[in-house]
Parts: sequence; structure tokens; C-alpha cells
Amino acid sequence: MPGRRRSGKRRAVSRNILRTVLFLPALSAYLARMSAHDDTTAAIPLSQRAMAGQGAPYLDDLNPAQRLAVETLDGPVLMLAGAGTGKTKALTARIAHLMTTGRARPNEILAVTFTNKAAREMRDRIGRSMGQTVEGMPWLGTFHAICVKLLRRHAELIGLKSNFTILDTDDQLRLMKQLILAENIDEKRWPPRMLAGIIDNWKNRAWTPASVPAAEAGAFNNRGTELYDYYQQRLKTLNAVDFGDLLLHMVTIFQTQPDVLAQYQRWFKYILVDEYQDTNVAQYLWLRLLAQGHRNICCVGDDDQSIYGWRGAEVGNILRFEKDFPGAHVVRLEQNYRSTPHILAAASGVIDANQGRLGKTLWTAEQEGEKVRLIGHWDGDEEARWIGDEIEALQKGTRGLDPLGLDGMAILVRASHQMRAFEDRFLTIGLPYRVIGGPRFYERMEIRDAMAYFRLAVSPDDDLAFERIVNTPKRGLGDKAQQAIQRAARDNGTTLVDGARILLADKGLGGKGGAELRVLVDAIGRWNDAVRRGGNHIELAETILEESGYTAHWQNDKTPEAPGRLENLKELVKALESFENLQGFLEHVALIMDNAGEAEGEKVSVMTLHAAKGLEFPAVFLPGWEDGLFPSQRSMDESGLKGLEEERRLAYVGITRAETLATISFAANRRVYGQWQSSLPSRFIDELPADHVEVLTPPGLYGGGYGAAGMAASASPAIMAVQASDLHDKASRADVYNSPGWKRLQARSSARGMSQPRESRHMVIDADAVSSFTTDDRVFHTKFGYGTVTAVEGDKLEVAFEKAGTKKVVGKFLVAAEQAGDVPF
DNA sequence: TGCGGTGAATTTTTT
DNA sequence: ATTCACCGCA
Repeated sequence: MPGRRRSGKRRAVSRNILRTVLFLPALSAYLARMSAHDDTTAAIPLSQRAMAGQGAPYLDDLNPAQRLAVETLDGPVLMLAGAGTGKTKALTARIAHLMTTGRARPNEILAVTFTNKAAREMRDRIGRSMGQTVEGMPWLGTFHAICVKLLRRHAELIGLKSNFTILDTDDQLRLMKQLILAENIDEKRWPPRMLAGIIDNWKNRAWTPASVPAAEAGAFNNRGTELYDYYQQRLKTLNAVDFGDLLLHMVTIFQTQPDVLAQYQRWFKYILVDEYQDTNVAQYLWLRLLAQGHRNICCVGDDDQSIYGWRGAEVGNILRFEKDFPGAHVVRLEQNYRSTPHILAAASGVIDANQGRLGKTLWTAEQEGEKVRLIGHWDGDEEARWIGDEIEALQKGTRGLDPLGLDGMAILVRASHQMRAFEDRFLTIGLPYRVIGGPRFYERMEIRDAMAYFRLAVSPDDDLAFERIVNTPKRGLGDKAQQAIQRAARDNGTTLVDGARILLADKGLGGKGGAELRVLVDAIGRWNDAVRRGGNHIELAETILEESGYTAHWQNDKTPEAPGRLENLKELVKALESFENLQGFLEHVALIMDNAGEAEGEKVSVMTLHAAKGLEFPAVFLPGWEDGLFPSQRSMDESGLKGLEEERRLAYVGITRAETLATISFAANRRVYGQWQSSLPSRFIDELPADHVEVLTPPGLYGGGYGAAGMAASASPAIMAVQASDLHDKASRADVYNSPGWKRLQARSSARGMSQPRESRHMVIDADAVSSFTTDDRVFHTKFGYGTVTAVEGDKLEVAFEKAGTKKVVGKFLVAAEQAGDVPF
């Protein structure tokens, strides 16, 4: 317990907190563990070796920069750690160092991460570097996990009970929807999702309903702050918080209760923060408040890898560090242990284009290696086909590289819809793959439903849980019945379950629905008793799923997903084994939304660039480098230069995931939302330093068989002028090579004496002949044939093709119809 | 209440 | 193209 053995004013504070806390059974168990930590900690023999400053095993294999980062213990430290520079190693060594030198006991160190995975890894590695299992480090965890711990102690300060529930996104949305309905707001124009997004945003910036700036209050039809206030009130009534509240409430408490803050400021002698570039304002304030005690805060991060601006992360936090913490030591980790020089040079070349960086230059002691490979394709399917072939080739071992396992290869895409082409292709050629990301275990419908039943069993006053499952499985309790229950509850000032009981007692609901509701309500009562009695919680969980009819519901379901869902439910019950009771399980799960067990076996990984942060692979494929897709048009539209720079950092993250081989590719045409779209190569491709890039020629160019690539192509004299044979194919490709991106590439390659793509000699339609078009112009496209321009948006044109329908096409791919030999009408 | 048809939207994701 | 929410009808 922080401050427990300290004297003076603080002691009174602590007693106060103790008193509050001891009345809560769940927390007294926790307290017992905490004091155990205190004892264990005191009992840990401090390493004499390390005290003498020599021979500490965790210091031995650090490079000078890392060592500096580990040994600069006093005052604020910013550890700027580039990709692959041994950041986690330095961080964990620092913690080990703090403990072995006796600077702090494990429970006086606050170490914060963003993900549970990172927290777990850090815990493991600290244990390893100390050569023993360290008991304690109760304050190593995610921002959210640590805030839950703190908030349970001090909940009463903001009008919550210590056993508050943490809502998931589903519950949150359901609440928002109720609010919007209750306020007679048009759901269509102002969807609950939007309100949720706005409120989330405000919470990320640590704004309470009262402190939302006037300039922002215009949100949601001028009723944003009002609804935010209602929402917060509703949460309080439900004794619930959402994820954003965990931080927000703690910041509020720290700001309004100086004695509470002071207690933790004194307790946390050392603070460490991982991925500091991802912190939002609320997290930043929280940290700054806590760090004002001992001022020993060490933030680790990389401004070049800040890719979560869209969810509230403020790169500014890391850029401002030296101002925020005067006298800060800045340590740069720049020696990279992951990638070849070419890969690092390519990544540096791209990120150089960003403004306002703190500036780092990665270097490596390695000498040799492959250049970054770059290849353009006709369309997304060909790109997927080519990458599939490459993966098989790498497996066998090509280009003088040792054979690579599939686990060593990854495809990193900008948007998840890009994954489909790869999944399709890999399924047809029988290449094992694994998609990382996607819906997590605890986010799946069946898991949430089951959890709602468990929540009701533990606390029958959980109205949101009741709402979720009252008619799942179907019990004939539709809108009308549910409204009746709500009314009964409201009129009697009770929970929904009790409201249902009253309704039934008053014979307010008859028929099949009434009977079913009776069964449900009675069952909930029995489960509550069972929970109160204690007993085997696993059996109880099974009983609940059985009696509720939930298992049967999926057994009777004949959709292809049903067996998988039953499987997941079994998993869920199995997961209960590592907990003492349902309460403990529910508490845990609210914060650990991890993916259940990674599938094993040699597989290629497919994931988004965001999901790839922190990972590394010998071979990395980066497909879809086309303007509009990557950088994402939406990102640029919404956030302008800031958005573009974040996209560029994403490119940097992508390239730096590769150890030995990075392959970037783009496609001239791609189906997006069922429509063909053609695009230009990504502007990031221009930023790749030519010296470190090898431009590959697609194999299809030398006579690959692509059947009906063009539609009306053969009718065009312009195409006829290309070469006689392999008409469609070459015409299509001519377009690819006519794009500005390719021209730039060719210019660069030929300047260095590299061979040009063969087709460039056959170019008939040169760039000068391709002018811009306006609405109603007749145009020709080699794949889609003749059409009429219907709209112009920047360099993209919407064209109504006669045979291929309406498409969006880049103007550069179009030829004036007359020029292509079209006879109007 | 429940099914099937129609229309609109569609980046990135942790806790 | 595909999903998802909503509406109208049985």
C-alpha cells in the first residue's frame, strides 16, 4: 500500500484509504497480496554484484547507448529508440538495474505499456535478466489495468462504488442508442456510433462534460456536451465506467484530490513508459501528475512510429518531452540489430520527408544484403499471384538466400480489405496462412452473450447484460415485452430483473413470452444463489449456458459458423479454470481482450501495418503501394499533411519490419468495393532512395498468359499500333508503364544503367497526348473500352463505360476516344 | 416475432 | 462485393 509506512500527513491519508478499501471483500484479498509484495520485496536479496557496479548479467551485452539509457537513473529520461534498436532490452535492463541497485523496490516502480502483450513480455524479460523470478511489480501493466487498480481504491471520490463494471464497446453503443432515442434525436443523421466516437475523443483529451471547450461544443448538432453529460450520469447510475473513463476519472481524482495525488507521487519512485509516442492527452496528464514527485520518469518511444493519431495519440507528447521535463536526458538508440543496410536506408529515405522529427539515423554493423525490391503489377490479383509464387520460391531458397520458413514471412497491408485477394490466392494454391488481427476472442458475439449471462449471475443488477440476453436465444420477448419490463423497472425504481419479476407478479405479461420470462428470471435467481454459495464456478458456468438455452441455440443453428461458436464457448469455459470464481474472471476479462491462443504451425502471416508494429520477419511483402490506398485518401482528406505524415510513418514501420528482404509492390488496377479503380504508384515509392532499390520486372511481361485482359481493346487502332502479338496483354501493360510513377522509376533506373522494361519501346500513346478530360468527353480505356466522362474529382475521373459500367479511373489511363480510333456513334 | 428484400456504407484498433 | 441495418409483410 503506497505510503503505508511513511509518516506525517500522508499517514492520515493512507488510513483513510485503507478504511475505505477494507470494507470491500474483493479488495481486501488484493490488499493481502499487496502486503505480501511488500514483504517479498524486502526479502529479495539485492545483488551484491550489481551494487558493486560490475558483472550484472543484464548490463553485459548492452551497447553504449543502451547502457547510458539503463544507467541514467536520476531525473527525466527520454529514450528515443528507433525500430529494432533493442528498446525492450534496455527498458527491462533499466528496471532490473533499479531493483538490484536498491534504488527502488519492485512495488515502487510504475511501468506502463499499451498492450497486455507488451506488459507480459516485459514481465518475462525482467525475470530473465535478473536471473530469477521477481515477485511483485504490481504496478507493471497497461494504462488501463493500472487505472482500474487505482480507481477501485478511490472510486468513492467520484461517486462510484468500488465494484464498478467496465463496459465494453457493445454496452457503450447500446447506452448511446438509448440516449439518442430518449432525446428524440434522428438516429439516421446522428448515429450512436458517431456520438460514441465524439465522446471517446473528448475523453482521450481528458475533457469532462464541463470542460469541453466551447469551440468543440458544436459537435453532434450542438447537443454533444449535453449528451455527454447524460451519458456520464447514466454510467454513474449503472455503477459503470467505459475504457476512456478509467483514465479520465483518475486524472480528475489526481487533479482534485491533492492528498491522493501526493501519496502516489511519493510512492512511485521511478516511472517507465513504453511507446510514449502513442500516449493521448489523458495518459500524458496522468503521467505528468504522477511524475512530479520524484521526477524520475523514463519515456521510451519513437516519434517516427507514431501511427495512432486517429485514435487520440499525440505525437506532440514525445516531441515536447524536453520542454515538459526540463533537464531531461535524451538518449538515442540508433544501432539497429534487425535489418540490412539497404532496408534501413530505404526506410530512412521515406521518413526523411516528414517535418518536425526529433531525428534519428539508424545504422547497422551489417554489411551485405538484398536491396529493397519494387515491382508493379497490372492488377491486385496478379499482385497476389506473384507474391504467392515468391513465397513458395523463398521457401525453397532462391536468390542465394537460405530457404525461409513460412513463419518468417509476412504480408503487411494498409487496409484489411486488401487481405482478401491474398486469402483467395493462398487458398487456391494451398499455402498455409494466418490472419493476425480481426475480431478478438472476447469480442465475438457468442462470447459476449455468454459473458452477459455470467455477469447477470454475479450481479443481477447489471441491466445492460440483461438487455443483451433477455431475448437471446429467442424467447418471444420482442420490443413490446422489453418496453413493458423497462417500464415496470422504472416505475418501481428497480433493476430490470426485478422489474421483470414485478411485471410477472402483476400478470402484466402473459402468453408464451410471459412463461419464458418467468423461466429466465427464476434461472437468474438460482444462479445468483449459486454464486453466493460459492462452489464450483466452472460447473455453474456450464449450467448457466445449459439452462439459459444458449448452448442449444447454437446447436440448433445450422449456419456454417455455429460449430465454431460452440467451440469458442467451450474455450471460454476452459478459460475459467485459471480463476477462482466468476467474479475474478469477469474482472480480468474486461481488460484482457487478447486473442485466445495463436494458431500453431508454419504459416505466412497476413496483417495490417498497424498490427505489425513491434513485430519482425525475415521477409516482408508490402503490397498495395498506390496513391489513395497507401497513403490512404481518407487519411489525407481528413487530416491533410498531418495525415500524410502519419501514413508515411506507417510506411516506415512497414519497411523496418523486414530483417533481410523487403518487397514493395503496387497494382495499376484494383477492385475496390466491387468497382474497378486504377491508381498511380504511391508517392512514397518516389521517396525510396534509388540506390537501395531494385526494380523488378513482372514475369508476365515476357509472354505470361493473361487471357481476356481487355474488353474492347482489339477494336482500337491505337492498340493495334503496339505489337502484333499478345495484343491485350501488352496494351494493358503499356498503360502501366505510361504512368508518371513508372516514368520516374524508369528515368531513375536508366540513369543508373539499369535495363528498362521492354515494353517502354513500344509506347504509342505518349504522355503529352494524354490530356485532362471534362464531363461528357468520349474516352477510351484499354481494359474497359469506350465510355463517357460523367464526373471529375481531382486526377480521378468517373467514366460511364459502354460495356464495363461506371468506374473511377485516373485520367492518365484514358485516351481521347477519337485518338483511339473511335467513330462517334 | 421473424424472415427476406432493399439501400447505404465501407481505414487503421487497444483497452 | 459484401456486410449490415432497417422495413414491410406473413
